[in-house]
Amino acid sequence: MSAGPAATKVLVVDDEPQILRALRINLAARGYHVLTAQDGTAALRAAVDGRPDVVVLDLGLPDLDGTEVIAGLRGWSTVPIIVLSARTDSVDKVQALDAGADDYVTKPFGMDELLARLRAAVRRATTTAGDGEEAVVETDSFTVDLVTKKVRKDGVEVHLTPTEWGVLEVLVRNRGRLVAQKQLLQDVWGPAYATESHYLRVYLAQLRRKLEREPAHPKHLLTEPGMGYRFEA
Amino acid sequence: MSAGPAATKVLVVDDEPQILRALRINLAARGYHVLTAQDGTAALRAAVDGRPDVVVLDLGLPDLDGTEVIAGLRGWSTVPIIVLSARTDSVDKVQALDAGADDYVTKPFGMDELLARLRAAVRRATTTAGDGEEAVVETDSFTVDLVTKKVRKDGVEVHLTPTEWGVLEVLVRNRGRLVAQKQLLQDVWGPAYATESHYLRVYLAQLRRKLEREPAHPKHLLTEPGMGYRFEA
DNA sequence: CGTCGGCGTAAAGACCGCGTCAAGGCATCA
DNA sequence: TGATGCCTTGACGCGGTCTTTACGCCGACG
Repeated sequence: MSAGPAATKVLVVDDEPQILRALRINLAARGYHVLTAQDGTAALRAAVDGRPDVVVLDLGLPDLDGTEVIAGLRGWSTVPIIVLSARTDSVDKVQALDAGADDYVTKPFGMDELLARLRAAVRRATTTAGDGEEAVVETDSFTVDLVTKKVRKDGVEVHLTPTEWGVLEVLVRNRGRLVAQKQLLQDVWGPAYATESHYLRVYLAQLRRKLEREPAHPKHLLTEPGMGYRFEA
Repeated sequence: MSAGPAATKVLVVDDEPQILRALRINLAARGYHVLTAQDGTAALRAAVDGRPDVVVLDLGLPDLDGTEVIAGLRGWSTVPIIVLSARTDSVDKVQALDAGADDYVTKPFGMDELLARLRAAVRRATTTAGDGEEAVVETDSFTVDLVTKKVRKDGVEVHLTPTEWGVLEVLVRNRGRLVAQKQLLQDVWGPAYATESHYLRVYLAQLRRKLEREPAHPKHLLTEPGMGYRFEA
């Protein structure tokens, strides 16, 4: 930002104290600023409060499932997530990666390898930066809060169904950009629905009816015929 | 119009034919568009020509060292690179990752794990796409934004149909270079339309009418008679 | 000088995609 | 069991887009 290069902030989540300790020492010795958490809820809280640049997440936490933690983070953040796990089963890896993790390292792991993967993740995140990420997006007729998943129109809260929210969220996360129908369908309904473009017509109509001032002449939820949809603030 | 150009392009680099074949079959079966190369120099050339969305790179190529290939790519591209290697030594992993690779998978690997890591890499690249400035191409009369898919002429937005945009996008991505009619037709309409060169005349005329100052004397969307078309900034 | 192939322009009809309304399943919950 | 909310599916009109045809122009070539 402005005042000089701050240290990279790493959030380490693990329920085993000795691993937590080993990671903290190693990371601190290399100049990282280290946050720690011992369970999933604490991890999510620490992520909100501390805004880490990268998360090292052990699976098998006592309170939450690993994919839940990933989903909780991905709901509002694109911070790189490196998963640690003792489980070598490829099913676990696929689940974690598809839930939104960036990398998956199996225990026992070499510290230098983890550090290299961490450097790679941070490098990627900063070089591709452009993080115009704001958690709450406003237009002249409604506002969308990506963290609390709430939508207000003229100040009063509007209830959206899960699918309506899913569509809106993808569009708002890509604000300004054209989102292809296929991508929208795959992100909201899953890979098998890539051609069900009729769903989009129905749900875009509903969203416009709930959010736009003139649903027949939308100013924010725009159609690009034959290509996809676009959200404009 | 056929299904063609929306698929993710993967460049697979490996000197072992059977691995190359296995990857190509698996990736193609999942809808990826696959390019292949068997050595480092071919890989770099293929990356320039084909503009893949992700690269799967085997180390231990006959001609170039793995890190050289990575460096050759990183010199001009931020495309995600997933390294394959038979070597489990952590020193190799650290070298490759620090050279600019995004992920490192040791052989033998599970195909579903590789595919998951590939999905993760592509997802990251598309969601964090902060290339912003680089993706805007300007001329003295109009600008093309390849990320948001918007075109402006003298500041005001111009609406393009999907086919118009398809043609323009191919030309702009190959700016300065001659694009053969056949290539243009195949990229936009699909392989079956390679000889329908009349379409190009119609759509180039429309694009010029929408974008050029003097559509009869184009300065940016140029015809190379008998060969193809070229976009010049 | 005439012909021919490639290119640019214009226009018209067929076709497809979009928006809209509404009805039918299918869960959940009282 | 009935009520409610949500997702899915169908039908239909309309407007925009693609395709196709027709024609004039120009340079190459015989």
